Amino acid sequence: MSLFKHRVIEIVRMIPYGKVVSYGQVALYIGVPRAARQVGWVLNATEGKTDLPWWRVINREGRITIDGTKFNDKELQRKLLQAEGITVSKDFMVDMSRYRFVANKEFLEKMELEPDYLQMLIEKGYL
DNA sequence: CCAATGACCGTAA
DNA sequence: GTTACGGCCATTG
Repeated sequence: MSLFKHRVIEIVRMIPYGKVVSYGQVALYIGVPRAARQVGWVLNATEGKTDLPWWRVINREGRITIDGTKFNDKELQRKLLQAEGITVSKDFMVDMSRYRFVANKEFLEKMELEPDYLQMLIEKGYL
């Protein structure tokens, strides 16, 4: 397994119950700011594993964007989110201002990020 | 090695 | 609020 994949899984596993993050956010947290699509790729490859809370990752607008993969689909994702007490609208929207998880420095310790980079995250409101 | 793919994002108008 | 576009980069063929 690549380092990239390993880190994506590590971060996603740490998202708290009842909270969500965006694909881009995960990319930021693993230190590869523009790899949002690859984050989606990794999750796509999870293929129904339930030990990884893939359903807590949605897009920047707060929308569920998966489109009928083999094992997972929108309805399942909505169901899993609602089971955690998250409100999901009929058009698959989640209120990000209410449910978005924002990391702290301790959370990102394992990622070994540069101080400048951490400062950038703070300025952008992701830390 | 090169080209294509994609559960995305930031910016501009 | 909207749409459009270019960039992104791990992975696959």
